[in-house]
Amino acid sequence: MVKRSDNMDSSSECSRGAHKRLLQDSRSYDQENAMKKVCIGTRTEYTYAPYHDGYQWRKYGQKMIRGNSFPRCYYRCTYHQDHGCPASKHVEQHNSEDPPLFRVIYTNEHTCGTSNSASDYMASSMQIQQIADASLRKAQAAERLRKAEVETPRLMHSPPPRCSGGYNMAMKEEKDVIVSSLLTVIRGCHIAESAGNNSAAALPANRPPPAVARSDHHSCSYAISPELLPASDDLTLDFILDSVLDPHWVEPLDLAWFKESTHTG
DNA sequence: TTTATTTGACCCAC
DNA sequence: GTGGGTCAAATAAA
Repeated sequence: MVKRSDNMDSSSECSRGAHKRLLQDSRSYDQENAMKKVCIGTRTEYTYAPYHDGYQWRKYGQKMIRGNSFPRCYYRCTYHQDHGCPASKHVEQHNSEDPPLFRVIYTNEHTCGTSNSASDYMASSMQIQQIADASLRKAQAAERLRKAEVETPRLMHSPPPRCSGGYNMAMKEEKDVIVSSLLTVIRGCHIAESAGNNSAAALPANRPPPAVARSDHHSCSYAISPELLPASDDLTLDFILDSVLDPHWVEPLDLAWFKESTHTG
């Protein structure tokens, strides 16, 4: 048996300590972000697709965490042994919605160099597909709710459904998720596309480049999983599709199905 | 047969 | 003592 301390460098020890503190203290997202800034090599992401991030992972453990309804799964880079890649991640379900949101804690950067833009595209595409499926289901459920509300005779004694407020909330959440996902994926495409041209200008000024574009593995990096961004109230899905999902972005990711289904659905 | 996953036990920090 | 992280044998899947 290899003693754990043999495989731990100082940064991972730091990360471990950070995780413990992170979990023992308040679990607010802001505090986790604050921790990310302090502790190098660790980052936390919230995603609907924790298992497709462009890298290959091997599960080495699973554990129920106190105060959490869902188990935490422990993954290490598949090339941990072959290439000594120190990257690892913990995945835990964050809520029980459909689809469930996952919290993914990444520790250490990959040194195996097995990720490529193609797999990132695939990861992004799958991620969007999952989110879109969920959005579709959500929208359909809301639509059914609305139809039931219209069709149900008012003389019936059933209580009124949680109608317009809940429906609007659902639409708002849906927009937030779609906007966040698309922006995140588009950033990923843009970065991957411009990587060969040595173009850091493609990135938003206030964000560091993603993991695939960085050589500095000691710095915190951002992968292409979505962060939840608030969509403006007057933003419609048609706006998103017409202005953002132009062929320049849709074709490389083969997202025509998404554009189609959203337009026709 | 090889590779991946599961799961109980162990280690260690707090 | 408790809880999170990891190990490694057992098991399942390809």
